[in-house]
Order: sequence, then C-alpha cells, then structure tokens
Amino acid sequence: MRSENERQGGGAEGAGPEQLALIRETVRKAKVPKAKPRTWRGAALAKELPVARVVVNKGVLHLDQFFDYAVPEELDADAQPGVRVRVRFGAGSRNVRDGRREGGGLIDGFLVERRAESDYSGPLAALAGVVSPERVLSAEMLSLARAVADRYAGSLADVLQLAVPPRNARAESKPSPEPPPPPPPAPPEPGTWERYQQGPAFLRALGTGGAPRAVWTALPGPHWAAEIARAVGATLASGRGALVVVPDGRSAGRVDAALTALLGEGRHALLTAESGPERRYRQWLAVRRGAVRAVVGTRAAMFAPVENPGLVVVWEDGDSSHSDDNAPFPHVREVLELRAAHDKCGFLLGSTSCTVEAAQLVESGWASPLVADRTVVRAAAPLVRTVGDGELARDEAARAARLPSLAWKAVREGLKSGPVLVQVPRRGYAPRLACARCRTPARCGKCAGPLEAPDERELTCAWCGTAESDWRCAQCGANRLRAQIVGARRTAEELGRAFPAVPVRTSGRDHILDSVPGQPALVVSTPGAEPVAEGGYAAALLLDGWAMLSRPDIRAGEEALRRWISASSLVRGQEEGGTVVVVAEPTLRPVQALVRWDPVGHALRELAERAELNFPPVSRMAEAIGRPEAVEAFLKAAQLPPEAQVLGPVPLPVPDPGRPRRPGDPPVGERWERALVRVPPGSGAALAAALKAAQASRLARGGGDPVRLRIDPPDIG
DNA sequence: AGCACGCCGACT
DNA sequence: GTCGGCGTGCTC
Repeated sequence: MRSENERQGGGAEGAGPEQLALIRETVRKAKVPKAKPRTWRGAALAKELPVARVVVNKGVLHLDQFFDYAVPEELDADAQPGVRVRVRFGAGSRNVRDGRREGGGLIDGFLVERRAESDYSGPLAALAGVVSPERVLSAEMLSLARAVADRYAGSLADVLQLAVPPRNARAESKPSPEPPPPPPPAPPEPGTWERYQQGPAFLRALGTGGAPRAVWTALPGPHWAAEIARAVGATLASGRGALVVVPDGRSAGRVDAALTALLGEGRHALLTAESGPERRYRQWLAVRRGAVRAVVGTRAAMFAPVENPGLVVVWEDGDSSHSDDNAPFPHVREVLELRAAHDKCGFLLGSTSCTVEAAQLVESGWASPLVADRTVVRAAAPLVRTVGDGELARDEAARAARLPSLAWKAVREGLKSGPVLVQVPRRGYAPRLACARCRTPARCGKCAGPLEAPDERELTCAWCGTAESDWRCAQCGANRLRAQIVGARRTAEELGRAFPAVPVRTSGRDHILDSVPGQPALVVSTPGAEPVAEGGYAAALLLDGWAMLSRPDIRAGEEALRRWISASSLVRGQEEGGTVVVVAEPTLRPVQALVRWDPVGHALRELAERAELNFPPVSRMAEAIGRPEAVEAFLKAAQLPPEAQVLGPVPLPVPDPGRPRRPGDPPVGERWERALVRVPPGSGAALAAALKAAQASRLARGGGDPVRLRIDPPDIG
C-alpha cells in the first residue's frame, strides 16, 4: 500500500506514511456514519459548522446530489449559504501532495448549507475557494430549481445554470441603488381593467395581499401592457414583489414603458438578453439584493429572485419562445405555476388567444377566467371574413389575380383610411396530410398519431410506425389525401404592384419593425413580427392559412388561431371599421373561432379532444431519442410506472435542410429514433422520476450510446 | 466524462 | 521485481 502511494504521489512530504495508511483504511472501511470532517493534513477548519454542502456545477444526472466539503478556517466568513465556490471534483483525488488534493480539476458550484457534520463516511476535501461572498442563490430559488429539475427529469445543476446568471465581477463590485420608498398603499385604480368583469376585483385582491390566480383573455388592442403594469402596481402597493415574463424584447419594452409611466423610474428592473451581460447581471443583482421589487423580462427572467413575490405573470404563453432551449427545457408557464404554488402568490396568465394548457388551468379549477363580456369583445375586435380556397377556385377574377375579390376590396378600402397588414407564412413549414374533402388531419387508427407519407407511397404513423393501408377520413369517409402548398409571398408582392402609390414595408426574421405610422401603407410581415400601427391597422389580410394549419403538429390549429388573433389584435375594432380577411377554409375550427373571436371556446374544444385521445396536456408525454439500439436498451432498462404507454420507437423525421440546427438535434448523418412515453394525469412525477433514474444508471455505467430525454416535447406531431 | 485503481502478462 | 494494458467504478 505504501509503495503505491509513493509511486503515485512521489512521496508525501510532511505527512507520514502511517497517517496516509490511516486515512486509506478509513476510506476502505466506509459505512462509518456521521464522519467528522477531516482534511488531508488536518488543516485548520472553521470552528462552527465546518461542513459545506455543495451542488457542483455538473449537469450529468448521476451526479445530481449534494457533495460535502470541509470549510477551511480562512474561508469561514465568506463561505455562507448561497455563495459561488470552487471545489476539486473528480475521481483520483485520493492522491496526496503538499497536503492538497490532486487529480480532479477545479469546478464551480454553489454552497447550499453549512452543517456541523457530514453523512458522508470518507474524509472530506476542503473547499478550494469562495468565488465571491455575494449570496446569489437563495433557499427559495434552490427549492424552486429542485422542483423544476424533478418536473423535467433534469439535474439541479442544469436548472441552476438557467436560474443564476454568470458572474460579472464589475457588476458585483458596484452597490445596488437604494430601494425607493414603498408606494403609498392606495386602492388600485382599475383603469382599462374595468372592461373585464372580474378585473377590478382581481386588482383589489392583489392590493390587499391576496393570491388570486387567473387566466386572462385580453381584449385586442394596445392596453394589455398598461393592464399588466397596473397589476404589478397593485401588488407592490401590498408590500410584495412582482414578476412579469413576456416572449420577446419588444413586448418587454412595452411593459417596461407602461411600468415607468405608472410607477416612475427605479421601481422595476428590465431583464432581457438585449441589455448585455454586465448590465443584465447588475439588474439581476439589484433584484436579488432586494433593491428592486418588480421585474419584467424574457424567458430567463422566469427565475428572477424577486423577494416576497405577490404576483407572477406570463404574457402570451402560447409563444414558442417561452420554451427554454437548454436542458431540461422548462416552460415559462410551468415554472411560474410552480412558483405561484411554492410562494403562495398570485398568478396571471394573459393572452389575446388561449392555449389548451391555459384552458386546462381553468377547467381544473386551479385558476379563474378573467374575460370581458361578449358585447365588449365584439366591439373591440375587428370584423373577420373568410375566403375558402374552394371559393377562390370559383372566383374567375380572383384566379387571375391569385386573390379573391373580397380580399382585394378589403385592402383597397383599408388603404383609404390607414395602413393594411398582410401576414404571410414563414418558410419551412412541413405540410401535414389531411382529408382532401373536409381537411380533417389524417390520423393513425391505432394510436391517433399523425400520418406521413415518407416515400409518397406508403402511409405510416409518425408516432407508432404502423402502416396504414386503407385510410378513410374519420370525419367524412373520403379516402383521398392532400398536402397543401401556398404561394402567399408572391401574392404579397403582387399586391404591392397593384397599389403603386402606396409604400410597402416589410417586417420579418432579420428585420423586425417595431411600429409603423398611421398613414396608408402595405405592411407585409411574417407571424410574430407584425409591427403595431399608430391608431391601429385599417385592415389585415391573413394569407398563411394553409401553411399554418397543415403543420404536422397537434398544436397546429391552436397555433394558427393564436397568430391570426395576434395579428388581428393590431387592427381597429369593428366600430371603427377594422376588417380582417383570412384566406382559409371557413369550415375549419380555428377559422370559425377567429370569426367568432372565441379563443377560449376553441381551446376548450381542443382540450376535450385531447382528453379523448389521451394527448397532452391531459396526459403527460416524454420523448427519448437516440440510435435505435440505444433507445431500445433504455426503454428496456427503465422501470416505467405500470400505467405508462410506450409509442414507437419510430425513425426521427429528418429536419428540413434549411432549418438551423438546434441543441438536441441528432449528430449529422446519424439515423435516430424516437419513442414517446405517455402517462395519465397524476403520474407525471413518477414518469419523470423513472426516466431520470434510468438515465442516471446508464450514465453511471460509462454512458455508452447517448439517449436524450425530454418531458413535454414541443413537437409531438 | 475523466481518471486512478488493480489485476494480469511480458520483459529487464 | 517492474512496467504498462485495459476493464471497472467513483467523484464529498
């Protein structure tokens, strides 16, 4: 044994061989409960609570546990719960030289607790250093991160990486501004919240320290930002903090401006990626230090460490940017739900549209609806008219011009009194197969997954792989399928040529306009990039109907409606002559919902259908992707709850060549498969735990072929 | 993932 | 007796 040590360590000067032998023996014997902390040379330790419990910054699942380190005396003062620390971590650190551990490298971590003793039986390594005495991780954030990690079968370290921004020494060295005196506790002014039946009551509840939870269907128009600001103001007046998460920088800017208008400067922080790392960390620190009590920001702000929160808000929860694209891929709505439950604070989910998940929050009784009367809705919304493609085919003039005469008329009329919005589809939507007669999406007879025709010949299910030889439409009995292609971009170009006197402005992916003046203009935009118009658009033309509705995604209908409503919300109300023309089949459910301006009804019907088909969010789904053998081995080893149902595996669809690669995509050239696992409501936690355990034991045994897990996959076909 | 431990065969 | 190849298991 001694020779071993000398070979590897080159002789331990100062530490006698006997001492090393003693330590080694202790390691071997193990199972000594509650060991006193010892370091390799017995360096002086902190007198009180000499053990530091640390979460190491390694996201791998089998290391998702706390590790104990000894606290050297000189770090005693700084090594407080919540600080960032450096520790040696890795096998082979049993080597001894200079009384310091060798081998495993230095890595970052968070100190989460100081304790009197460790329940680890071996000798403890000492903390290598305290990065800074700033206590960035609060106990509340730690337990929230734990809950999020569990919900998504991820590791605590991965979630903490999303929750705590990287350190910036310059930002840390500056003191945060003094918190302004609290606003006088006055009864909140409802303002435009008067338009909603429960609006004033909701504000009152926030103002008096209550924790109301609501799904708010916002009226079209520009008031939503001011309404969110008022909810925040009411919460601050109750002596509590508030957090608002919006999908993009533009929306954040609007809420920011509304908050400044209502509360003045210095009462809230703006946390967006656009402000740059140093400024952003300074803002974050001001929140963490309690100098600022209200926060508005994009996705990453969902973890903002607001002190004593009274309200969390998510705006437009259907927007895909609310889904984080780093492991474990948490969703803003879900995280804020966890926060509301955790902190027993108010919850406000607001959108002009309505997701199925939001409808479920109301259906389950977890949140109450916050809606306006039908008469108020009708007055605020534009008049919506539809042109089906059948109608287009019959309309001779339209065919020549590629646009139905109704659409021409709406544009021409609109341009007399203001700007007209033309919504065109983004490139790169894969069409989904649908019934040629009634347009009902084609679904598998066995598991109700979407059908595909990869080789144009054979129909197969994208979920379970079953071949469908004799497909018939479940709705109308027809047996012909179609996939639609749209030439909307060209149509928009032709529109521009048809009105040469009118300026054409475009807004899209790389060049997004924030707003346009109220003068007549054609504004061509892709969904989500629509500028607001001063005084509202006079009319809008929605040309992307088929491209949106034919996406191979169960959310396609909801998503189409969301984008249509979002664009139509920028149009003047019908009292002021606002008109919308949507080119899509008028019999389709999302189209009818747009005409009636009834996003909630649409979501409720979708929800009922999902319940019937055992789709999320009524059931919970997880996906496992990897090479075929790896997925198979993973599923075999996983001890899934008995009620779990495995669909597939089937080959992972090859992504469009044009689509940018995303994290989580398989390596180029590898043919991966995907299995979906679904469980009934209530078994979500068990499913996540089982998948996580299976993944951890795989990784602990050398890893091998990678399998990637994801709870609530965003695109399940 | 790293990285050391340790058992085994080959060579000075 | 010593070197080093690689399968196995741990990381406080």
